[in-house]
Amino acid sequence: MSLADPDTSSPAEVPRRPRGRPRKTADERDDGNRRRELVAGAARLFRQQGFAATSTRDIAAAVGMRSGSPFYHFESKEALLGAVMLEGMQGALQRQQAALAQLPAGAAPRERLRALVRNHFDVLLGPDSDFIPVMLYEWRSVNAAQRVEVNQLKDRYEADWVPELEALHAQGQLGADPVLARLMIFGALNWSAQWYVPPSGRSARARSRASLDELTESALQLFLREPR
Amino acid sequence: MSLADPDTSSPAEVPRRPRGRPRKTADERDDGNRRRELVAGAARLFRQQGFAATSTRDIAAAVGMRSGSPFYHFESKEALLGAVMLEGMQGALQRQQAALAQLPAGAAPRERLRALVRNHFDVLLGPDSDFIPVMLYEWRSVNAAQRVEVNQLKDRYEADWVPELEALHAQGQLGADPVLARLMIFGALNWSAQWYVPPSGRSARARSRASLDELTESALQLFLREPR
DNA sequence: CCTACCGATCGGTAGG
DNA sequence: CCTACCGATCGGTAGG
Repeated sequence: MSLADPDTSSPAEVPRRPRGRPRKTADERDDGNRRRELVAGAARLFRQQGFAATSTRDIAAAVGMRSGSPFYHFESKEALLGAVMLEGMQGALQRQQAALAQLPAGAAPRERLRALVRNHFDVLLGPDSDFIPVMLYEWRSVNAAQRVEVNQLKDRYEADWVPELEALHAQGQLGADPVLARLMIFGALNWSAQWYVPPSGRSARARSRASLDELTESALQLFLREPR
Repeated sequence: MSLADPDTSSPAEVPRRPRGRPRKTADERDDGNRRRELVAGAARLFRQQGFAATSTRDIAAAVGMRSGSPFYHFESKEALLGAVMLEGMQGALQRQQAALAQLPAGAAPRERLRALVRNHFDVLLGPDSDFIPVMLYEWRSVNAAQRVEVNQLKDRYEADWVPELEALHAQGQLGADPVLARLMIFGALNWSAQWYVPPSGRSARARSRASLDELTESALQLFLREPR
């Protein structure tokens, strides 16, 4: 997973004991910031234009680099796409687990599902929400190795939904088989990336949040029946 | 909408009265077949690889043409994409209206919605089902003029769903606001193009049909509550 | 990270 | 519909 070693010290010779302040390694340098900027810029452009229609020159320009420079940070355009998806899923999973951890101990399955849906809307439509839509809509362009890696995170993300859906089904609040229900519910939510436009006007942030809350309530009303 | 005139008769001169059997015009010749092959081949490749990742050479090769020949039938790659979407929506709308016309006169909203959902699964997942997924997932690549044209058909397609959803909402069978419900239901159904794999084995056709029936039932169970 | 560059591919066209 | 072709763009690299 690590990048090719960008250490600029003298070429292979008899190894000398380094003197003075040690050179920073790739992880210590602020290269990470430029790398992050590249991933974020790529995510935005991949979402707007699609992976194949976005050139590495576009991405370089978006972060103020020259055309060849992204290849100092990533070995290929495909690797950049993989990084967008991987970082996107890492963030989404972290936020989901934080949202679940914040719930009271004995929260009912319906409340837990509400938290999962609300977080998913935030992941799809909130601030910095380019990563997951890119993952959803550019899946065919990512190579097999990265697909496996991202899939592991996706499996963990979806696994958190299963017990809640099963409990709701057992309680009669969910009318369909939980496996198919999960697929269709994710479809309904994921599709919102295609049509949702955040409300404009002053205090856009507050309104937008309110509106994702409203979306969440509507989704629950659609999918769930009254408790028996 | 018609193509540039491919008539191969003598160049502009004093018009002579044609003798013998009249030359066929573009609409009469079987050029339409080649055009149709191009659109179908483009639909398949656009779905598999995406619009931007598919070259016009790929499409030409898929129908046994040389690289320049698609441009005899379509003035640009974009126009080919537009044709895929337009023909896809025309077919989907026709099939939907046929499905509705086949229902008994006094069919309940629930039965009418079932027919709409079943037809939509067929449009998305049945035979010759590349066109609509391309429309759904390559929308950003089509130009403004064709977007308007396709949107008119899409509006008519979706308009058929509205009275049924409103009636079901009024009856308490649909728990959410019909406008948002329509968006989410279409999302749930459209997403199936991403995960559905038709059942294999002998008599694949019969099994596949049965399975789309099952999907339809599950969708209705998920979205609708018991009638009051 | 920039400069300068390469080979490959692409959409599209002229002329028949 | 094919042949032969063009200019533009693209992903990627060597060398510093």
